[in-house]
Amino acid sequence: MAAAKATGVAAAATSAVFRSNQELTRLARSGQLAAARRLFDEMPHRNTVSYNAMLSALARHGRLADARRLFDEIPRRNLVSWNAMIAACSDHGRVADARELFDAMPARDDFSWTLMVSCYARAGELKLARETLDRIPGKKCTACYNAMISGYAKNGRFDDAVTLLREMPAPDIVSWNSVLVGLTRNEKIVRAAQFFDEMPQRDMVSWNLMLEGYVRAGDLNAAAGLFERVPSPNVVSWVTLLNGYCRAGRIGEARELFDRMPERNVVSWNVMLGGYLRLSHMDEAYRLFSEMPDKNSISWTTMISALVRAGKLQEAKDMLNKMPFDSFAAKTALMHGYLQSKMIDDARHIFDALEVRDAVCWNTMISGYVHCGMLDEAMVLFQQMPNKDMVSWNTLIAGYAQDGQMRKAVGIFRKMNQRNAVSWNSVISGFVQNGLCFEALQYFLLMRRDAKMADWSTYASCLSACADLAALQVGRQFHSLLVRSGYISDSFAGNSLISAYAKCGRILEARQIFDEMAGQDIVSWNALIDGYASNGRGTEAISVFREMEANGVRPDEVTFVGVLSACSHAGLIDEGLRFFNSMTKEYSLQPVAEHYACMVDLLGRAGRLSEAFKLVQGMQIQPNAGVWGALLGACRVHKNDELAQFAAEKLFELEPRKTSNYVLLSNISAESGKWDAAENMRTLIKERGVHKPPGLAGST
DNA sequence: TATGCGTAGT
Repeated sequence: MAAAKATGVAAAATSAVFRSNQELTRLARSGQLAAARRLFDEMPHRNTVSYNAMLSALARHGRLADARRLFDEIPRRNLVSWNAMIAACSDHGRVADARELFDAMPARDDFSWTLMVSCYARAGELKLARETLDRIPGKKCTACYNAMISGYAKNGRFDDAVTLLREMPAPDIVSWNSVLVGLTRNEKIVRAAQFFDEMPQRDMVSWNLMLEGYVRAGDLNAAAGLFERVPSPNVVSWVTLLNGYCRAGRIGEARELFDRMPERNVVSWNVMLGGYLRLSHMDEAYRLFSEMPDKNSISWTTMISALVRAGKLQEAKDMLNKMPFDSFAAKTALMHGYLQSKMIDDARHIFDALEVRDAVCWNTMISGYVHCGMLDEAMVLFQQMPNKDMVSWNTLIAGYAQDGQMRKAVGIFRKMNQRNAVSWNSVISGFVQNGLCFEALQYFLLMRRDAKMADWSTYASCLSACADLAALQVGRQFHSLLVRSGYISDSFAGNSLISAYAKCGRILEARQIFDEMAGQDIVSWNALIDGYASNGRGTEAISVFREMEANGVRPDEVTFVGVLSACSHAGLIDEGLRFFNSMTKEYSLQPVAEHYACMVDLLGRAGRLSEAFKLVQGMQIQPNAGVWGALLGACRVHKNDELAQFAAEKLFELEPRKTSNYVLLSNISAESGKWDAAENMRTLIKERGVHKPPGLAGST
């Protein structure tokens, strides 16, 4: 009697656990992690299945560390617990951790082997994946062959994939589809179509993959034709074609298809929404969003990201607050938006509230501080960051370098255990930008000794250093290094050579490089025009501009900086004014501060100071230091003390720490006999603690 | 009821 009662109680408890486990899985699968966790914590009895379900739920939501903690707490781990933990590591790209678990587990089944093969294959470690497959004792399951085939195919090794497909004992539809997906994702559409025709069996996945292949190849007609032949298209087939029309901007046809769909799910709605948002059809998007029968976190994120991109940060924030989900993507999108608008406090607010932060997130916030010139804050955050990656270090180095603090940049660089090309290039280009060209070249030599990782960017910086030093012979050496390294065929390299030769006064050699280039791009033309302009050959610069137009290359903003400065150097006032006007009228380019600086310089040289000043006052954008500097320079030549004083004040506001501005104004005062003013200026320099930027003496 | 290989949306 008592025994029967006890058995009954135990059975009731078991079925209660069973039911709770079902609910736990349901919550986890519908994305309700917090609710799942609450249920799990409140369960009076848990079995291994409960732990395994919770572990997978945590892993699926990016909480790898929590999943691992739970794994370590499981009282009676079974094979599924080990497999689930390996899957979690694999999904997060933690190959070494997966391998460690795999080696430590007490027994292995088909799942374990398939997971390990898949883990290596997804990490691109095809050799290790194959070794694992070959090590499987006894009969291998179909899934593990398929994992290997998928690995080969996704990495473009189609022959290996097909060979294994032929060798395996019992290929199934997944095996065939695994090859097909490799072909379609790698844009091998012709071979994919051929393979598709030869497949002994096809299911909906095969048809949908082929559809996707045509969409990716941009062949919407072929996709639509195939769609007509799909025996009974399912919602994925419809969505694939719909997405094709949306991505191609063919929104009318997309909407027609959407309206014709026999069944729509949240994905169909999201694709249609994305189509409108891609084209900035905000009204349509809002209408669709309000009509959606259900919205998931992707629907909200799509909408919020679009608002962020459109610069509507307040609307994006309001929407984020209304969102009933917790979406990392939506929050980080808004954070990005804030950082781009330099709203650093709002960005930091989101960052601090994030429950999970990945390296990208930390690096974004750090580079946000750098972007706002708040280097101390960037450094503090960098020091707090738990797992710094190369990007974190490089961001900080570039930040200090661009701020002129080369001593700090180098200090951080030297603390790095490992460096990549970006680390070296940040330091080298930092030296060049700060006028420390010898140091740049010195570091190039160190880089060659440490590792041969120089790329076109390295050479571009070094060539620029040579140009600034007018070190023609060293420049020629870089030219030959560039030839030997093979980067010469890169248009970036060719363009930096053009600039270097031009800056060394060798405009003919610059022209020769230009003529020998395989394909001149807009940057090449700009470099040549600027080269002629800075060599005082304004007329020739303008004729290169004409040549460029004749070649059908459309000038951009940079082109006009070169052209306007050419006019300025050559004293072609009316020509310059005409170009400045044609920029907006003919080419719909909005002038930026640099163009205004050129125009001020142009008018200033001709003594037309009041016109220059009027131009500055009429600017649609805030004049920068270059503009005021140009005006100040012109005032000096033409002895206009009053305007000089005004321009200088503006300049001091913008660049309070730049000595040369103070010196320039002091000289203007002195030249016009105002010795008191000159003396005052020198005192001001001392008072404001303005000093020359520190060099690197002693730190290398 | 929990873990593996192939298809759609940020």
